[in-house]
Amino acid sequence: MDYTRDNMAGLLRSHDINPTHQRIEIAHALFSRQEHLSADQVMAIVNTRHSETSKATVYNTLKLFLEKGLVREVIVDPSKVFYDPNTSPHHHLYEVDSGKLSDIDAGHVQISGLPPLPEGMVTEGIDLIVRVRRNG
Amino acid sequence: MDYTRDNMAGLLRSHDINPTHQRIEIAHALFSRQEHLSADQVMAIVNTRHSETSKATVYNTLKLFLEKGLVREVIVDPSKVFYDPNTSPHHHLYEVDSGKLSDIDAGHVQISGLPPLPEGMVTEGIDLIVRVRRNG
DNA sequence: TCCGGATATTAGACAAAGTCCAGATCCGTG
DNA sequence: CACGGATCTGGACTTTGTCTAATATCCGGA
Repeated sequence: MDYTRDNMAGLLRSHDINPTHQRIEIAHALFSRQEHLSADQVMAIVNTRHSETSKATVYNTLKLFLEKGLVREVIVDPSKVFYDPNTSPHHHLYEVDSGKLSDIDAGHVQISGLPPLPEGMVTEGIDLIVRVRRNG
Repeated sequence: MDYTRDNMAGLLRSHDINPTHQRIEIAHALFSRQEHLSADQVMAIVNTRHSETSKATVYNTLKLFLEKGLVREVIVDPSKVFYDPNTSPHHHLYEVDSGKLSDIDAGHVQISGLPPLPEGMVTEGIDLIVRVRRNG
């Protein structure tokens, strides 16, 4: 399937999100690129051509997508949050110098030996981040 | 060993850091508590009694400690960075609602099946963060 | 079609974390 | 004591993100 705006509308509906203009544009920005984008970058992309979308809307929409499970939040850079359109289980590779962030398929990664959780707690997610640096 | 200010001076010297007043206070704040603290919290602790230490110095000093390998940076909360006086290999448990951050000993945790790194890259560290939520 | 309420969007003020800089201060050495 | 390098400082500034009150849009029913 490709990431036409029409398909975006369907994707949003299937996640119980009312597909508005702005939401479709934002979803399209994320999904057509299949990349990790910050709110900043999303805003820049969405506003390149013409259709002005406000900062508040970008932030609101990304938060909404997150709640509805459409995207994932990736916290690796101390100064900004990235949004990840890939919600299948996977981990991240972060290049410290360049800030480049890429996926590591969870397929063959095994994590074992974690201690039991504290009473009354449930896991919300496990983030594995491999920080790498150019060998200088 | 306990975390007297005198011992802090030694610790700093052994990490090639000139032990000044402010640096000793900041190190003491972190090590005597053995807790994860944000820059904010460090500043608050250091300035409770009297000795005014400026924001710039707190930030500079924490960055210096980080470079010299005295502390570790923990990036879990999108709004602030935590500094961790425990530099032995370990992971983190993050309670999403409360913001509480605790250590998971790396002792029995095994991570296997990671793909090879891209050419010319070296691992700087692997961060494993277990995000938990109160079972409501 | 027109109306009204619910849902979305907006601009801009605001907040918090962190950076930056130019001047002041400290401290060891000659 | 004077000098110079290292350190510290206040405060302005930047960036990311939040909040709010006003406006715009959508949609179902009369």
